[in-house]
Amino acid sequence: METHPLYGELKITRKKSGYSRGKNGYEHILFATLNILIEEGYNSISFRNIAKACDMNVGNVNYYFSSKQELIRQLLEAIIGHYEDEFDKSLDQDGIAAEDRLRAYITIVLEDIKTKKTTRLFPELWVLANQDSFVADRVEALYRRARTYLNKIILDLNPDLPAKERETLALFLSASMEGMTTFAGYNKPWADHMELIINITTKSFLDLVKNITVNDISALSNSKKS
Amino acid sequence: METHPLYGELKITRKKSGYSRGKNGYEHILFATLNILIEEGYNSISFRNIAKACDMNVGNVNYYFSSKQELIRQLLEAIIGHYEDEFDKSLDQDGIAAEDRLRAYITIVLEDIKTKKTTRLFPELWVLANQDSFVADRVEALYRRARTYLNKIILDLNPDLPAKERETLALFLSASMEGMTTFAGYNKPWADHMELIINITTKSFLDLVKNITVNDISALSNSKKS
DNA sequence: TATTATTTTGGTCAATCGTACTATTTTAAT
DNA sequence: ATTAAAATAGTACGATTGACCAAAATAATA
Repeated sequence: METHPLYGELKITRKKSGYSRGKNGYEHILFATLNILIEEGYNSISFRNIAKACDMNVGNVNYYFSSKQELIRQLLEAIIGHYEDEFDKSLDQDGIAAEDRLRAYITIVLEDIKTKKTTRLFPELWVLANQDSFVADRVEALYRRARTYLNKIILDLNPDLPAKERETLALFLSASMEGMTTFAGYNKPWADHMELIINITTKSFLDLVKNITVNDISALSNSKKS
Repeated sequence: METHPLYGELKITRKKSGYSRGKNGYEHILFATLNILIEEGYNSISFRNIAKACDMNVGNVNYYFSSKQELIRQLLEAIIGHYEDEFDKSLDQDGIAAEDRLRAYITIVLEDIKTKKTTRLFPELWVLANQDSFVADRVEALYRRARTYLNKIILDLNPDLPAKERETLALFLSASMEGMTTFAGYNKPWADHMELIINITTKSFLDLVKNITVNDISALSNSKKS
């Protein structure tokens, strides 16, 4: 299973123990399903498709996952869990200046968006979240964790900003970067301009976070301009 | 057909003429399909689903649209065409200061993102674009048109910014707003904070567009900070 | 009214789907 | 070597899908 092209891209937490052969089969199915999801989209996922990709029988796939919903949920858990782990691993840099942490954050997220996996996967997650509250909750938890880092950075760079405004600003920064996915992601029209986009994002976010005040954005200020 | 809940949300350009009855059937199918797409997602679209929603026979749906691909493409054309028309209608304000045009642009886009239609539709479009180049091209054309307005505004507010940087900045602004869809769209966790998000966006974009220079973001400046 | 074009119906078809079930083979422990 | 558990293969069922087709119903026209 270490030979699978997508090996290392899932956080697999198998509950029941079994033979090593079974462990391989279980993981092989998850990797194959992930691959189909990336290459052909959610609609193309079927037990028979998966079985063919695993050189396995349909009944065997059903032996590991008693229902399609079960398979999809375990796959999404493995996908999102891996993103969370990678995120924590990339961003636990203590003792680094807040400004540099923000620079690193931007680069890590936007470089990741350029990968085929992230470009293809996240729009699928957004669609699934619109129809399945289980997915919606899990995706929301992922983004909430991602924002905790932004909130700390903003707190360091702009201590006077109240909590509500800080958290909404973190949401704005995170959502803003996510928006690049469909424009500058893998094989997208602006993929070649990602370096410039990263520079614009960095310049924009640094100025914004450091200088923004409550008066700039509070609800009262919807009539006057600075 | 004027009684359909989604009446006015599609730009329908029927090619063949026929009896008025046929025109109604044709449009009814498109509106019903749009409704299914919004409420249940692309996966739930089927000839039989549509027929039931139209109180029509399955074969009749197939009579109007000889294939599902044909139906989907005409629907997407009607959807995107309508967005383009609405966009042009909302933003042809001549004689208004560039800064106010940017404010209006932000408000219009982000308020539209709050609607159920846009919140549900665009993630579906992004996914479809990943698998169907016809959809990818059509969606890209829509966004390209949207950026023409941003490019004019940037040109007014920051005449010294070269074309490449200006166009990439327009892309950044547009993508940034699109990113709010899955966070602050209809029924999303941050929907109630959209007013604050609009204020943050306005503050951020105005400062950025007015003050950014080539030196801030050009490829050379990846080692030094201001 | 008779004729023609258009719309609608109802049914059929092969393909695919998720799932359940049994039988067989493989594996690990005794 | 025996045995029980685990894994695999194979098959079959009911449901749904896109699509096709002939007949019937409707509308416009001469």
